[in-house]
Amino acid sequence: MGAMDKKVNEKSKTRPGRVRRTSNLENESRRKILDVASKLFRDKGYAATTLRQIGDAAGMQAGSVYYHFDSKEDMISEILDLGITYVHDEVKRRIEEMGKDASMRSYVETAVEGHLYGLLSHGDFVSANIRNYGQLPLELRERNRPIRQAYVTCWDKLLKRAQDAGDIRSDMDIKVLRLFIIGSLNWTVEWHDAEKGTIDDLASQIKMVLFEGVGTNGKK
Amino acid sequence: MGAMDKKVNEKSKTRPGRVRRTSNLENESRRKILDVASKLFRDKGYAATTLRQIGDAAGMQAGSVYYHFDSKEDMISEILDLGITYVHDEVKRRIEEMGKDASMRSYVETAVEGHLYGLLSHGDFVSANIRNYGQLPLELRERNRPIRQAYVTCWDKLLKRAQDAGDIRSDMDIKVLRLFIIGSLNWTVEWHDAEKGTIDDLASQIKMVLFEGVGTNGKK
DNA sequence: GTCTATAGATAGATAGAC
DNA sequence: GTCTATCTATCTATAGAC
Repeated sequence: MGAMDKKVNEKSKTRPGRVRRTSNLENESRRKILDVASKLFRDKGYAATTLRQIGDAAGMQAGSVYYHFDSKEDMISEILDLGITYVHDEVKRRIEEMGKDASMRSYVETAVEGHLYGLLSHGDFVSANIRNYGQLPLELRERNRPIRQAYVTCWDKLLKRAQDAGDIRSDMDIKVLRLFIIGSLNWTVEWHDAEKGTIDDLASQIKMVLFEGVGTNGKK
Repeated sequence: MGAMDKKVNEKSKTRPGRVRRTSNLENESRRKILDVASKLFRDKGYAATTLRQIGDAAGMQAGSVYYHFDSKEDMISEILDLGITYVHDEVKRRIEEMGKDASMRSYVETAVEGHLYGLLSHGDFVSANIRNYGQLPLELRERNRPIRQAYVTCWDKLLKRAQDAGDIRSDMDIKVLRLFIIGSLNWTVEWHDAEKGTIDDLASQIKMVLFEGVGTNGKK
């Protein structure tokens, strides 16, 4: 094949013992391939990563990878989906654990923590998504879109409720705010160094800037 | 060649009428190539963009591009440098125009405006840099590093002075703040739609969030 | 389930005509 | 300064042995 803007692989082979389009995370080799591929996609990009490199890193030959995946496109597609799912699940779980009577502001703060935690500690699935999504062919972006959209909607609902409750200033456009928050959190994958600071420290600095701003207004 | 992590092109041909490693922006074809290539690199990524696509978009054959550039790597290298230079110049120019007696906060605000303006209206050089830099081979990142570093230093100096002057809260780490600001500004290339809002509007919303925060503290 | 071997397509780059 | 033609390397993917 070669160039990635050519028409997409149409075939849909059925191989023994495989379930298609379901992430058999129990399968060890398959999981290993996803792990090393997401790291390579994150570090070098989808197009620059070869199946030989993926095979090498997974401890097998390039051809063997095709026992587990029908195509390179199917691999990135699954990685894109897993990335968003990790973050979304992390955010949902943390918010549900808070119960019903927390303040809207604290829900938003928890969502920030959850996003950051999912992003920076759940392997390379999330960052592979962030770094590659915008440059992938339309067909691949569209496959990932429903899962992305669900996550975006989760944030928009949360921010809207916080604004209605008076915890977010009313002259702020929610869509711009959501893009701003997720954007500034996502950018941390470009520079956060786990050796130099914990995720919790980073989260509290970002929450502070987000709600209080960096200005002093003559106070300090 | 093919894979981009192979060793870098060593040759240094000299062709008539060419100045090497200097951006002859007067040269029309050369400029056209840089324009279309930066757009392709931005949209599809460096590795996924072929010289045939660049040639097509520039109205010439792939082979002809090599009259103007020695390699694909030299092209992206020049584009990376031009991208940072655009933004840095825009920021410097705006700050210099303000004169000496403005407040430190207003200098920072002007820097935000300049960065955003350079980013969103100066062609695709800046966004090609933002989207590709982190995934390029080390050798290419190192070539671009001095120019990046100069820009980063410019921000760090500015933020430090603003903090010393009492315009930025003292418990804020300047390096984290700089990464946060540039990160959230850079992320706008992923979503800002010039049709739906002016850069000035976007800049004022971001300045507001940055200095005042989105919280209400019971006020509104 | 992984291997070897290879098919077929396409990449970056070069040579020489014009 | 651009074209055509082409070299060589490498890519994704497949086939069949084990």
